Amino acid sequence: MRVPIRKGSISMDSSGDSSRESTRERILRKAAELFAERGFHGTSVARIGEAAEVQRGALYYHIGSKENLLYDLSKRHVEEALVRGRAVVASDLPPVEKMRRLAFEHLSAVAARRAEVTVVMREMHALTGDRAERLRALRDEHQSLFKTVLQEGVDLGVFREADSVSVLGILGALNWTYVWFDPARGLGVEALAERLTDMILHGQLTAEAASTEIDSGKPVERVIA
Amino acid sequence: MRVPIRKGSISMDSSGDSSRESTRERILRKAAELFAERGFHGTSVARIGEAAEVQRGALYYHIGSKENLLYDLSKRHVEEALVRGRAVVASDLPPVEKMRRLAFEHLSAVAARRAEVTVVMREMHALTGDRAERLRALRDEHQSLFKTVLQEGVDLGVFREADSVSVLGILGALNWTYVWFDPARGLGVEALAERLTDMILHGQLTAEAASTEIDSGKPVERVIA
DNA sequence: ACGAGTATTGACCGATCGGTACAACCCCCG
DNA sequence: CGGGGGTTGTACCGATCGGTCAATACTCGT
Repeated sequence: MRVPIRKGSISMDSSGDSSRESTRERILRKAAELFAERGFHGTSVARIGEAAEVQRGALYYHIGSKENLLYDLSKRHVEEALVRGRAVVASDLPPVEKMRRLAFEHLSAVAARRAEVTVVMREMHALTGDRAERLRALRDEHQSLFKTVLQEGVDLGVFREADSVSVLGILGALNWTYVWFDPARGLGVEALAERLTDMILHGQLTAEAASTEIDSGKPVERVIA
Repeated sequence: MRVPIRKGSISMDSSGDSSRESTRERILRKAAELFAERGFHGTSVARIGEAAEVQRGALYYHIGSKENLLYDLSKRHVEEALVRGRAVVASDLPPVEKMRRLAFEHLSAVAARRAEVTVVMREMHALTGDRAERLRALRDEHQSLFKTVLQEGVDLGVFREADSVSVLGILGALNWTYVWFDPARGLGVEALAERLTDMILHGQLTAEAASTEIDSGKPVERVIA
């Protein structure tokens, strides 16, 4: 298979004077929208070309293959999230604040790049072989950031646990926002990040209910009801 | 379009002496597995027939159309979850306990019917028209159960909030388990339901950290670090 | 002006897609 | 025994699928 030279790389979309996005950029963007809307297998390359206003031949010149398009698309997005997340973890903020920032970054991505987020969450499993492995590795690395922050908190005595259940529970609450979060109505990115972080940190119990239950198994109900 | 008589309905899989599953049952089961594995659009009806050991003609006699197969499959699963959830909410248990049971039902479904859960979470958007609307309505009704329980807790002074952010945050943590929960290794259904409920109720902060932060904005870090 | 990449075109490929038509089957009730 | 409903196999349909190719246009620095 001949692979044409593609300039895939993260964060080089603004090369000085770029006022017009490149053809490749446009293809990635439109493909993300279509994949998010109709799924990877539910979207034909013909339709992608149509949306990006490129003929099929030219399309393949840029993307190599349909699966490669999905891969490039997803990889770029996850890598950016990873870079931003790493910066948060590397900062000298206290763990609680790091968690807040991680949530904020997450919500920002959902708000600004809804299509890409949806594709990564929902269509990643359509990748095969090396591409699937590589993307999974990136995702795992991103998830491990949460574990790191959690562990920092445990070491400082602020957080209760840093096992994978905690990590995945938190990630679930955050990831799921791609399904329902609408930044245009209801809470904005900052406010929602604040609320979700608050939920994650404090849980659902009121102060009184929590103080009666904490460190005592589970007799909450007996006290209240 | 002629619609053959299909006996779709919930919870009638054990009709007294049923030791062998019906052809339709087998098709639904195999289709769920394939849809979960390769996605709705990524699975051909030919392959479904192959897996269910039924030729295409016979297959279409039972399912009507491919999309209808996805619909029947999903509907049945969501309806069962709804019935079980309603029973929990209708019980006279206290809110905290209801929440625990809802989580347990959820995890049980993920453990016992992984394929169906995955399909509902990931492929529901492949439905169109009436079928999409009807399934969405069922799902919304199921989600509203959580809101009900949360509100009961707020009324009793046990829970802090019952808005949609709380509901969707909790649902996110629970729903996301379909991605990572493996009942065969690590925690079992009961233990995981316990842990997740605990997370949802208490959050991540330790008792000390929480008591210094609750009702005081967000100066936690200043106290600890 | 020219030649070397870079980018694009449109026709074409075999394979597979979801769906249909219909004859033949099986099996139970009369 | 016979017939009829529920069920199945086979052959077939037009449309679309992802992907390829050689020829052509564009756009530079020299």
